[in-house]
Amino acid sequence: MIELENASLQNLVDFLKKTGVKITLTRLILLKTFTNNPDVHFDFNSLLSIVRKEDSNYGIATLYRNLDMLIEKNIISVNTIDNVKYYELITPQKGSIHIHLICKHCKNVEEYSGYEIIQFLNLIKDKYGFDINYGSINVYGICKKCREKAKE
Amino acid sequence: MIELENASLQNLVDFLKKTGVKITLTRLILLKTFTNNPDVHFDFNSLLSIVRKEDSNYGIATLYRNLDMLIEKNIISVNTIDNVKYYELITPQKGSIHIHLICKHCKNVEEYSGYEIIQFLNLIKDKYGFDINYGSINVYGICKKCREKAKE
DNA sequence: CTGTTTGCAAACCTTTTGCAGAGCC
DNA sequence: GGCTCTGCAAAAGGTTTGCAAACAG
Repeated sequence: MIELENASLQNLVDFLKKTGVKITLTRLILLKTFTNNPDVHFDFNSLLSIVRKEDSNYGIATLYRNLDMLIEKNIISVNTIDNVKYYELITPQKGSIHIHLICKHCKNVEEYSGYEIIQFLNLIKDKYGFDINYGSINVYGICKKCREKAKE
Repeated sequence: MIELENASLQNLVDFLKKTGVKITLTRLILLKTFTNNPDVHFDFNSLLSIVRKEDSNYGIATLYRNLDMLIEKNIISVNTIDNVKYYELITPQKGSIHIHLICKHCKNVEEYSGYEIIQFLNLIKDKYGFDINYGSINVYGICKKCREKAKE
């Protein structure tokens, strides 16, 4: 699992410095975007427009490169839903693993994390000797609301 | 869950006909590729070279279009691992949900399905009232072999 | 016979790369 | 001061689209 106890901006900055990454303006802006929104998963264009509010010259290539770096460092994760990539902060609170319940009908994505997932993954770990670092669970189906609407 | 009891070629053909899809040569070749390899997940280029062994003019656009159609009909699923899309047959045996254990080190992908997953998902279903149709569970980490090698 | 499907090539969109200049430590 | 990081523009990939011909039912 991730080495960080706390995904606060300061911790992340310290962690990156320790591993030899230079803390530049573009990287600070990006880190701030994630730590201010620990439960949001952003697609690329949303991220771009957010970071450009703070630095209107923020380049596309730079954003891609910084995202890759954060993924490499296990600070954020990517998850592809319906052909769109979503980036989000990995936090110990979320156990670095959580479920996305994706409603095929209303396209809404609910996030859920809880001890059942940890339990379940420990089972997999024990059975397969697989040392889990990060996981993404995407479940496609129909959500409660849509099912109830369909009955009417 | 999927309406088909059995993902045999004949059943799939009948199912598609019923829903108004014309059974063409390119579609038969693609269906055969999946039903002959129910446990394989193919990337696009592997699929293309396989189907072109039977029809050397099989077009790229046609393959994309046919894959989209099969996804739409819930016959196959896509799963993105490390930026590559993998297509595979959905079978009731697999419970339409299984786990991919992806080793970051050797890049090997182990597939695993079992009652624990069904159990786990039923839990989610009950707790959230979410009607599950298809799910993909990707777990990134280090596999047993690589961990043992690292110790040496 | 009619509407759908196909292959081709061009268009598209997302992501990556090369490079000269700017910035961190 | 040295080496990394950045923005730009061009290139590269992967996927989609428009069209005329071929084909399924």
